[in-house]
Amino acid sequence: MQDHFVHVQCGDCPIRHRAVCARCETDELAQLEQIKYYRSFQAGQTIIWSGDRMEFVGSVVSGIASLTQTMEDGRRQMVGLLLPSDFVGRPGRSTAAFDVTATTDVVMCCFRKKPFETLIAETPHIAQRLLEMTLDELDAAREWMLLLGRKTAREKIASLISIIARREAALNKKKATGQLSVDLPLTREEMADYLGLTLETVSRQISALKKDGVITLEGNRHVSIPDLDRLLEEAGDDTDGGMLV
Amino acid sequence: MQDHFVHVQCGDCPIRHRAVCARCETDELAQLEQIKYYRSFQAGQTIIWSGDRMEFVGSVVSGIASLTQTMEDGRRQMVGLLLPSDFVGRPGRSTAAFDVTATTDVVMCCFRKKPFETLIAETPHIAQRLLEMTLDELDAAREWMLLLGRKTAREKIASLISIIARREAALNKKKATGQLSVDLPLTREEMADYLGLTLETVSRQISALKKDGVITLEGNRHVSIPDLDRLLEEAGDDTDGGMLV
DNA sequence: TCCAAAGGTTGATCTGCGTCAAGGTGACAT
DNA sequence: ATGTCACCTTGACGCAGATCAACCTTTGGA
Repeated sequence: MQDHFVHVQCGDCPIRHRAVCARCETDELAQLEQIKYYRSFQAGQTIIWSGDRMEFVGSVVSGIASLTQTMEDGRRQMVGLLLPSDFVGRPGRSTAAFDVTATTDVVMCCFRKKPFETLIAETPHIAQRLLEMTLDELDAAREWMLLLGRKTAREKIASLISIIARREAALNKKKATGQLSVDLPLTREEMADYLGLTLETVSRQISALKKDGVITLEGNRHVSIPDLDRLLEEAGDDTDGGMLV
Repeated sequence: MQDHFVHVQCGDCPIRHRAVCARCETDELAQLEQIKYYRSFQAGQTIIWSGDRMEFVGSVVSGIASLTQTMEDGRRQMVGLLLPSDFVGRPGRSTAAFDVTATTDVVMCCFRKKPFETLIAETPHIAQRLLEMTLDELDAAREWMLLLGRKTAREKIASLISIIARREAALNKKKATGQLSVDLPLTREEMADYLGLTLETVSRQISALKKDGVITLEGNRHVSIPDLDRLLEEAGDDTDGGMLV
């Protein structure tokens, strides 16, 4: 039953959307095509402000966006990291609950909300697929809560690197090609917002992991991982499978 | 469209399940009735272990259960608090990702997983309703992440009290009956696990809020709130609406 | 009636991370 | 070449909350 819902190519999108059903592909795709459009955002640009009216839902085609919350005094916490193929927005709610910001240049494939809602009401498979994706995100959020509530700064950094490595591997379908390495798509400050730390602590802990031979750095952003097991041990992860979003 | 999905009474359950559709009530309810059964758990008993095979999904009828994660060295983080009418389990996954524990005595109304999955595949409204509930939970998890990552101990305690007050109010449909008061359904240690603190810090901060007149205590567990706005200010909440789960 | 266990409070001390501050590096425009 | 800006690193210091420890209260069982 689950295999029924697979990724399908959406017209001229460079990616495969995840919310459509393979069997019913032609019909649904035709309808999706009619209501979709593209929007581009520059790095740093805000895609949606918390509290704003959301007139669309959509998925990230390229680039990286982040969901953040900010308190009045300026304290910020990232609560979601959106990579290509991730879905944004929620059917059945008219205003956004969080800020969505383009971390790098971003292209999104959008669907106007009304027609999309009609579509999911008429096409049960899409609702089911969305449910599945949302449950995955919820699990990831809960792993993240363990990280925020109980892990040390060093463990947080090691976790972040292994999360990004895992997601990148999943996206590129690479099998361990000898030396494992990752490009961090975030500034130190953004990592700090992700991890509930300050940017100084992030910088210090990355230096410490480097000094201890857990990682090596080329430039500020490119990380090589000589021993993945060692990194996972530093991350304090037992549940190896989680944290996919 | 949304109003279409309302709570309906499920046979002899004392509560209204939230995952069924009013219009189609008779059909779907008949099917739900056929596959449901009840289970009781004592306070402290584990309902499901993380990694275990889950043979059912269901909702809490009475009592309080919690979702927790534990690291090998014993550090624990609560990642979900299940009050009556909350849903447990996920269609499309065979093993549990987190420990589910009965915090008080708990009665659950369960559905065997296979028939339930068949049911949601055939009854689109249930999938849509589950999607809506899951999105609410995701929003709540993200509010919780802000709490864990950026709030001070004092703000965390104030937030917890206001969250419980709000949920209790929502459940009982009470309008501000003069003096607002709440029973904390958790021990100090459980609150600590919820908030990413130690039980000593929880105890100290509750004492501090009491000393400063933000709350008053009767016994260890019963809290009165003389001024809700004051409490919300202490909690650092701007987004007054969130944190419903 | 007394004991034990669970839950809670409070004090003293320690420490990981935040805060403040100074300086380094590379990209880019003028 | 030089200034500027964004980003990063490192050091010194302080503090919020963890840790360790003592003691209180309530409950229930022998």
